[in-house]
Amino acid sequence: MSIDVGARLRSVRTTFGLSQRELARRAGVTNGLISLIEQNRVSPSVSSLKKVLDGIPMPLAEFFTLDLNVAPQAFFGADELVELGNPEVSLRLVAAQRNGRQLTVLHERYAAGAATGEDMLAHRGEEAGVVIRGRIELTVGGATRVLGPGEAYYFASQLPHRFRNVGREACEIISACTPATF
Amino acid sequence: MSIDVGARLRSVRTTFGLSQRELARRAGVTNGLISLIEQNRVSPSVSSLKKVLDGIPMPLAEFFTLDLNVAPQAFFGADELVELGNPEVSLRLVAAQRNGRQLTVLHERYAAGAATGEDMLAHRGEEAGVVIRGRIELTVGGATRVLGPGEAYYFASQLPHRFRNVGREACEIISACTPATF
DNA sequence: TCATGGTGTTTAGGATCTTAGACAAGGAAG
DNA sequence: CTTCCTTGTCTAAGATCCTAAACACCATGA
Repeated sequence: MSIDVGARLRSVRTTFGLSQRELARRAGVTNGLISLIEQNRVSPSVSSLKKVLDGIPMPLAEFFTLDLNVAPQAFFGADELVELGNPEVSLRLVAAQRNGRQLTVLHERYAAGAATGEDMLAHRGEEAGVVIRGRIELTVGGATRVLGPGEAYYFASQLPHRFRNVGREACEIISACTPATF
Repeated sequence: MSIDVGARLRSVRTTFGLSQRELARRAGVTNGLISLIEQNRVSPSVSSLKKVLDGIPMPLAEFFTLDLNVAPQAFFGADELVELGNPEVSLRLVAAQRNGRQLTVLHERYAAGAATGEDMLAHRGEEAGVVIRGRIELTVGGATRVLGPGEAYYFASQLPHRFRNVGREACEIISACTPATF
């Protein structure tokens, strides 16, 4: 069976929340090609595979390094969470490896006054979370609400959304999103 | 220009002292294909490239990880030499990375009575070295000689050769070979 | 000088990859 | 129910890869 490029590509693509057509557009190839590669109906040339991975983006070396059926790490110490964000909005990822994961959990922390940005976010997938400290203003679609400790949210990510800490203290949230687009 | 698979392959192949035909034979492809790939006249399919690398052998991930024009490490501490051999014949490599190196230097150590094997060795390339401790019996082609500290050797590796420590103490040699076949 | 055996390169043609476009299935909105 | 948009799949035709065989070159040796 020799390396199963197809499964690797499908895993990576879905992990990044891309459709075959969207990835094809970014990569400058056709969606049909991606379909064929993922079914192992063809063995792509290195140049094609590179074009496809550039659309992710992911280097060839990392692609071939991926271990698909790795025994997944089940427990993570506080210092094993990967820090992603900035001083204003800190995102600490639970399982940062770019494996075939569909679900990512984050420990988010918003400084007083911090927000996810000026514009609304919108992408594929779903998001949900629980506020554990402070107060956060969440706008989803046309609705806005301020959530406090113990309160929670869930929405489809294609709805325009935005988080903003309107309180005076930092706000912490434990959240999950799927697929792993962040 | 996008990754230059050709230069990588040529570098790896020559580093391992293989001709295009010999690698092709091991890989189950034609020598012409290897020539075309090395000239970047084609971008091989992943399956072909995998077959070729299996003939080295080298995994795909390592192949794409190779950094061709890496700023080379110039200095190596004693603990940075990679140990390769067995208790009888110890080989400590100076620059173990499988990069585009044509030359490899080793610190060899033969225990009393140890030898490179029952049979004579014969492969492409050249070898040379200097004995720094003990005494070693070296056979090259039809000639045999015992070398002591300060004495040295040089020969083409295609000549059948064999090292044997005929003394009572361990023998150490600093040697070089090119290409990096060992 | 000619033969032999090694190297890497080239080329025509068959095999495979890649594209463009059509197809079917599923949801969402009217 | 349509209509529209999304998804992934499939298929013929064109582009590219890959093979088999020949080629040119350089050694070594009779």
